Amino acid sequence: MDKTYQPQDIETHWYKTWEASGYFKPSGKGEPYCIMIPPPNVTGSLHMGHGFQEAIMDALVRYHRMKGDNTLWQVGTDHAGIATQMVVERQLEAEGISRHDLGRAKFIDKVWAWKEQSGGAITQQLRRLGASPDWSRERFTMDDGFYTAVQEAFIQLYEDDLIYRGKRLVNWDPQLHTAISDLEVISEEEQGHLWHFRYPLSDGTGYLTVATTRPETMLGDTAVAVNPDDKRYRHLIGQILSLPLTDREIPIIADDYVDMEFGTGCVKITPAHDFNDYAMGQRHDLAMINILDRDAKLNGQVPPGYRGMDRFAARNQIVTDLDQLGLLDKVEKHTLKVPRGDRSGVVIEPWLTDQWYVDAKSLSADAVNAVNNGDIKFVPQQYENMYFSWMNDIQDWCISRQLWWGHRIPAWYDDRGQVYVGRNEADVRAKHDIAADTLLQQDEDVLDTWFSSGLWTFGTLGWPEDTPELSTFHPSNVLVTGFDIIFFWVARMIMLTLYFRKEVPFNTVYVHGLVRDSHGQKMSKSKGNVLDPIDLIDGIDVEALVKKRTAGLMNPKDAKKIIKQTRKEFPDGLEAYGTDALRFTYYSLASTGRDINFDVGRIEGFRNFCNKIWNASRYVLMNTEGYDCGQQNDSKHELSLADQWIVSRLQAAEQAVIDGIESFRLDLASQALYDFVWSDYCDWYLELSKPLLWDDQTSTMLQAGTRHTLIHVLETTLRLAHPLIPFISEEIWQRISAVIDDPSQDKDKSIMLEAFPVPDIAKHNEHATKSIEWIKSIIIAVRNIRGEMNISPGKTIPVLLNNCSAADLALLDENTVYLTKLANLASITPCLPNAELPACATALVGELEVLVPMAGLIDKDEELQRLDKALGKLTQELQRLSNKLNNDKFVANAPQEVVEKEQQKFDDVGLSVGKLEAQKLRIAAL
RNA sequence: GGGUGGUUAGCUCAGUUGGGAGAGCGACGGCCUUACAAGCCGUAGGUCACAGGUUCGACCCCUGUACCACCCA
Repeated sequence: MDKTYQPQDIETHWYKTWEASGYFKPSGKGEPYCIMIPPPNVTGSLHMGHGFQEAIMDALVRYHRMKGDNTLWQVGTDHAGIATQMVVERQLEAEGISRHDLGRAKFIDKVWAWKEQSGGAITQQLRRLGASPDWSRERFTMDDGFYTAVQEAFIQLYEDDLIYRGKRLVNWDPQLHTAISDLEVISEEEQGHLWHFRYPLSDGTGYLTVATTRPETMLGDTAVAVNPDDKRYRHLIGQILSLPLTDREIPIIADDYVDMEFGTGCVKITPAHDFNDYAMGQRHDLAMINILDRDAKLNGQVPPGYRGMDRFAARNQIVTDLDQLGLLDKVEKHTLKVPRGDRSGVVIEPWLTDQWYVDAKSLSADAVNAVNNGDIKFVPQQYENMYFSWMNDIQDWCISRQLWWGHRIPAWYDDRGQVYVGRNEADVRAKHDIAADTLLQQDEDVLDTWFSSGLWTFGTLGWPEDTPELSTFHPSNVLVTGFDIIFFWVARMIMLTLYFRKEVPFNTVYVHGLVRDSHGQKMSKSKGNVLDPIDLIDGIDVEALVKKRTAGLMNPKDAKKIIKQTRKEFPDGLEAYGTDALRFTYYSLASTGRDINFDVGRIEGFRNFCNKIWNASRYVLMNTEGYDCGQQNDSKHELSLADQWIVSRLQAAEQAVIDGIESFRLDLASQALYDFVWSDYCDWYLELSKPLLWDDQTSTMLQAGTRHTLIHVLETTLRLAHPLIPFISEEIWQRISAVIDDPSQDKDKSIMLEAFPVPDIAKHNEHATKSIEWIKSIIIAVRNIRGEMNISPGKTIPVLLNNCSAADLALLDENTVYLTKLANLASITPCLPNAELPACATALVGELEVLVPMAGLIDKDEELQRLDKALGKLTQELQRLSNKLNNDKFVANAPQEVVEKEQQKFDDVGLSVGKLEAQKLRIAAL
């Protein structure tokens, strides 16, 4: 074995082996366990959030697989309508072609060609993470089978009157020319203005001043609203205003939606171009005047001078014109939330169009109920509130998109505009008895990508066919996802699945936090703080990192800052930490919080952890290969105290890891593993094994027992660790199982197929635990004196033990070899009662005094200082305890056991103080 | 404006029936000791955001305030 752990040497090798051997497929035996991957965008590449999420799923899946469950991790990607279409359009653009030049069919061919060629990037990256989904079942939302499911779903919903076509306000992207979902609209604060305009009263008696952030929409105003409680305007309600620049008369209406404090307290109402105004327009039965076309230019509904003008040009023109009419009251600077399309970056317009909708209200009742009655649990539970609050105020869901790439809506129109829904044109004609000479035209639109991903849990298992997979693996067990898509995906999946399957899509939703940078900032291209999981695995030099972070910036001005910041934070780039270190870092951060701050310092620590395991294994192999390890049943061996202790500790570690995984607290699971490996196994057990193995006096029985324990505890620990750190655990496991196993057995195997450890309470050993704790305490006491008194670690020293109990003497007798080797002692001698003692430095282990003779080693004043420090701590503690015990109320009210415990502590500390004070006097008297 | 989460060591974070404040990294001192310098040994460092309340006892429960973050309007 190499002296240091080299992850790159082993990772791809083992991944290929696992995948080629079909180990990721369900075993077909045991309890079904299933996780559905939230399908990543086919255009995407792996970011830290994916990495985190996939690592969590993989740990759960590997754990259940090892537990013997019939485990399916269903994988796939989603066709990502807009994103994919844009990628291909951009490529065409480079050749000077638009998609309209090509036509729909040819364009879609191009998209498929792109998908075949580059669509798999993210799935390759998933493999680098060690993810173990069943690749043979990989699905794509545009595959034929999935298309059948999507079509079937649409048709059923339509036939049950849960899908309808209607004219509503949607988020319109004027550049991409499509409706987009709320999720794809990012509203961020931007600097703007608040314009105050005067709208004259028709009867010429004055005017009302309205405040608006969007002057250009005033041409579509159909009312002005005030709050009914607003004394300033109450008398004007019902009166008529002359809308400037037009010849329209509009009413003043009352609506308590209006915020009296905002602006002037008068709100212009444009029902066709604002979501709130739309709702108000419906309440008051106002006219809706659409003044924009698909490019967000003013249309024929506005006075001729403004027609064809871009919305922002129109804004300036209208402000100028109103100013000239003397109707501009004032302009204030104002910060407002501006909605922008996350793909195009342009300002989104609420726009009236014909779209297809899902009647979400009707579907939501069952979905709310499923969470209420516990069929679906959210972890952490508080996310249920988020879910309920959205569900209770649910809006109908616009599912049509004006794109070419996606599931085309299975609806046909005849020449009178009558709509027919069916599987295909022939089906529609047959069903509705439409004559062959009647022309039918299919709807041009495609479905929202979320509509298809809403069917993900059962669509991937073969629905609408009744497949064995569907009955075995559905409902799935856990959905692992970020809270940001609870509304857009989780909630819709629950609604659609309950509707079509009459069962929930999953029993548990494990909601994890979002990965941010080490200072809690969101990782974003424009901030230049993005880390690529693959770079953390493979390493990257600073030049390449800088180049990557500054490539393709939306705003090239950011580059300078990003370069400076990157060079400062990572002057040497990133080291190659390897997949296991990255995964372990993810787990250590997977607590219940909403923000996961990723600090590169931590991944380094966990890379070192991997190296620790690596080297511990080297030690184990060096001491077991070619020896009798007591591995055969007929071989005799005897377990030492240390052996019994580490086996006992192992049981506790197993339980802690299991508890952590089962409760979705992978931070606790990883911490338990880390502590056991480093603090118990490496720091103490391996050290305790050395005196026995290296001493010719040790019996062969004990040596065999030690070797047996060394290798079996390591082997079990590797199985315990495998779900978290699959590569290194496999690599080492292969090497040590060769030592453990009968060589005649089947070679073709993997730690993946081994059983997950099960703690055995019978192996919990109180006696061994107490004894080893005693040994550790004495060693630590001596080390403390060494450290504080600057006694070189290489120098052997004599130690005396004073005030030994019978138990201490027995432990000493049994464990002298451990003490002398680990504390590097020349001798360790119990003092006779009332014997004359030399001047010594003292440390206490309970009532036992650990003494290091000072002669030639320790300065008198330094020892006095050290004693003072120790006494300071103890006296403080003693004071605290005595205050407590002198409090009658405490003694009267606290449970007796607590009082007794405190009393016991008080006695112990008091004794220690007495001993140290006596010692201080003796030293001072020298 | 409504809601949710957070505030613990210099940094990143644990702390689950209220009863002795922890880890990793960083800092300081000492060590190349036959698995590991990606290591070993030791040390220092915290009014648990603030103010009240409940309690014999509060990082923990309740109320309020401040600040940060996110969601909704």
